[in-house]
Amino acid sequence: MPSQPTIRPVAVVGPTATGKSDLGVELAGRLGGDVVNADAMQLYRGMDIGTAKLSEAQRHGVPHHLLDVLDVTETASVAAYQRHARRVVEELLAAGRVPVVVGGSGLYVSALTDDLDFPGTEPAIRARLEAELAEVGATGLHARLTGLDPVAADAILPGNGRRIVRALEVIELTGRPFSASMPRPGPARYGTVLIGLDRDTAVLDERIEQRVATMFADGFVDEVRALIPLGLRDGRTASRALGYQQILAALDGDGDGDLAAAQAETVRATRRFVRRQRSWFRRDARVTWLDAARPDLLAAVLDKLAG
RNA sequence: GGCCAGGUAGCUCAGUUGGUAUGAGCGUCCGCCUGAAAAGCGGAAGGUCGCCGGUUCGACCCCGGCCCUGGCCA
Repeated sequence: MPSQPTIRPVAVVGPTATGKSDLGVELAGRLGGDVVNADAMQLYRGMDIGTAKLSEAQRHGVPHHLLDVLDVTETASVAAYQRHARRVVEELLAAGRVPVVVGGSGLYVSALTDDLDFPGTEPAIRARLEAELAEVGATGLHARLTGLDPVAADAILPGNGRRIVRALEVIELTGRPFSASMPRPGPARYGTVLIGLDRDTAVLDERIEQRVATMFADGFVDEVRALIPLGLRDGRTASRALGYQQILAALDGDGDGDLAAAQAETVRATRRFVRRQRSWFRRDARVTWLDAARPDLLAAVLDKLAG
């Protein structure tokens, strides 16, 4: 009697607008699996158009997890994502279904796949440090970090207030130094196979421009307007999402000129984001990169999974 | 055809009262990233200053001519 083959999760990663979501659905359909979202902004309820969330119809009956789990006022958190996503993946594996992780939030994928332990957080400490940051400035706080944890201070640039605050918070909370560097990636948790999807830069930039234009034509601005009464402006994370941020700023002023500018700025910001996503993912040697434009894409991925 | 304004980084423009362009924003390229990550932070490359000639020890800057762009007038 042949032994049951071990189920390995697949993670489809890479820059935005390459076609990860569609490939995820196809893969899940083929493999008998569910999609597990690894996109920080698709976590939010009501943020659909601007995050290019797949519609119910586009999901073709494939169950999707970790979509629409946060209110726009809630602050996203990698640690919370890690707990939730690992639980979902483990449940799927136990049920004999293939987890198909799809998303471009590098740190989130890493939290799922790598042995990252997030020390706790303490709102009071955090708030106090942030107040100090506002007062002394990043360089001032950095000097203090140098005294407490020279290794972390060396790895964190003096201008990066946010990371300095977190480092000080962790030190205060745990009494231990803060690991300021990502661990060298070992074998991916659960034996996850990492597939990177990318496209020629000129083509991708063009796709982004068109996709953003379509979003605006499809009511992106109305979506943002509808989210404002729900607290979008107060959402620490959600209000910073690509496009949402730009539209919120435009709605502060008045006139369509502002919205046209917001659209153009969204395109630029998204392209910048793509560069950052690449620089995150491309250093991960475990990723098998495939050109999303190749006609035999699905076959190529299945081939990789078989081998 | 005449008058005016302008031609400086890939784009939009500062600037130099003549002494090797402090250039800026955007764009481009590269890197970092442990409870906000569609966030946050850093680094680099790019210019024979429209062309030709003159004045000068020295011209992107002054003078002459030419070309191009925009506007006004014929």
